[in-house]
Amino acid sequence: MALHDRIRTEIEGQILSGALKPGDKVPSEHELMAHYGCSRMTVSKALTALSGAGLLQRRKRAGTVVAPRPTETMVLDVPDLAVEIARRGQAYRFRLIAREVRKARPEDALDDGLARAGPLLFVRGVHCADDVPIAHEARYISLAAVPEIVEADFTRESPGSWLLRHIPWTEAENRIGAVGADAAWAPLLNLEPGAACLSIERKTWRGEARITLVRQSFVAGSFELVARFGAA
Amino acid sequence: MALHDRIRTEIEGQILSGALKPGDKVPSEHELMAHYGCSRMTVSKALTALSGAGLLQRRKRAGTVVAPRPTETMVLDVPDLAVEIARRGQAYRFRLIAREVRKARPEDALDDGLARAGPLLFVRGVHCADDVPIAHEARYISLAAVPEIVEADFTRESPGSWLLRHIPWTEAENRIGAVGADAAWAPLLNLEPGAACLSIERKTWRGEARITLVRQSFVAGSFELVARFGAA
DNA sequence: ACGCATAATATGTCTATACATTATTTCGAA
DNA sequence: TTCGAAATAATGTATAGACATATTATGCGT
Repeated sequence: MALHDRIRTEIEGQILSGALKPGDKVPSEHELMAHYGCSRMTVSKALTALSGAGLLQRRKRAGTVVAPRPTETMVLDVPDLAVEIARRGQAYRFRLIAREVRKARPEDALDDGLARAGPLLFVRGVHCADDVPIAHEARYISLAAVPEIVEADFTRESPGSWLLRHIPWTEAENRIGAVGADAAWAPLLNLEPGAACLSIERKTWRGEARITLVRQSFVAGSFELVARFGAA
Repeated sequence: MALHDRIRTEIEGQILSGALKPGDKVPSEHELMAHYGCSRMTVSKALTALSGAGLLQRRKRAGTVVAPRPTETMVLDVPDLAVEIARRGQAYRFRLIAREVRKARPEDALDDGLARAGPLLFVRGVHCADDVPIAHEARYISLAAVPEIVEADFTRESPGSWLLRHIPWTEAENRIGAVGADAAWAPLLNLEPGAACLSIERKTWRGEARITLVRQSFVAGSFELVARFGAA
């Protein structure tokens, strides 16, 4: 292991083990280069990496301290639904229910960024695994941001995959919760209204421009999200 | 902005905009130092950062290429429930329902790591905001890993907060899904059995040793998880 | 043609140094 | 005493060079 990796690991270990608590001062670069007998660049690399990972906070002149609440963030895997279903050995299919170009309505409950973006493409459909419905999707796409989407064929490909291939986002936000199945789409998933569903609302941006908002509702037990923290 | 940050941002932009696609070769460090008129350390810093973020893959002699699947991972905020409720201006309270030391039973559906860890402390309780029940929690704690927990008082503090203060974990995994309220605890949350709940199952490790497994079920709408990707 | 040794290439690590930037501390003048 | 300027201590950025290491390309001998 490289020396800067060893330094990084040792300090990380002291933080994770609790030997160094949030707010504690970490030795300065000069003290560490004396301790390890190496140059300043090397210890700096280790400390900068830990700072980037959110474990340390560094301020000029004041020094380096352990960041508060070392970790209330985790890395969340957001699998592509088609890929995830294929990985289970099932056949993925997107069933298009509705598709129309229109303005935002109050009952859509859109955020301002998308509501003011002009005309929207509204798409509703169901994700299926081996023709068993797994999730309902309602999506709003800004035509100003993605004019070429009016040509897309969503009977074979989901809007999500199409967007991913054509215009990658630069920023995204997922809100994850639970919701009872709505009477409007519960029958599409063979559910009683009120049945438990995992709800994911995703907004994406490309620079300043809003691209899309999508609300997906997964039948309980059909889909799980996994978030991890720790050693790879 | 620092030069290495500028280089990093420009290449990142080309990847996110699609100008550079997965598998495409990125100019070598020598080409970039000629292009930007700087030293190799500077471009190396930019490329190493992008490699650490998962956008690039670097191999000696072969060069640097854009990583496949421009990162389907996001950063998930996992707020402490007590802090989150306090932030809403409500009073947090943990109501202890049951607490016992016993061996793992088949119906606990524990993973092998915890089931084989010896005697467990089993705790069940309800998280409340302004005395309104928000979530049910069932937790299993390895007494081998945390013997001093038998002294803890969970009538005032939740087991999660206690653990966080006493023995930080080094590794954790969250599984997030939806579940219908179980008849065993639905009344505690003033729910009908089968009502939609957000389900979070968390396992934590300290090095090789399993510490705890907790299953939390949140009343739909009472709690949301947020995951982000992109600029701050 | 084939396999193997060797050269070339690109990244990985590290040093020693220099100057810039930002807080903090110190100290002097009003 | 208090305010403000200057010294100081820490990190931030960057250079130029050196050697290490992994991988691919080349060419030689059979």
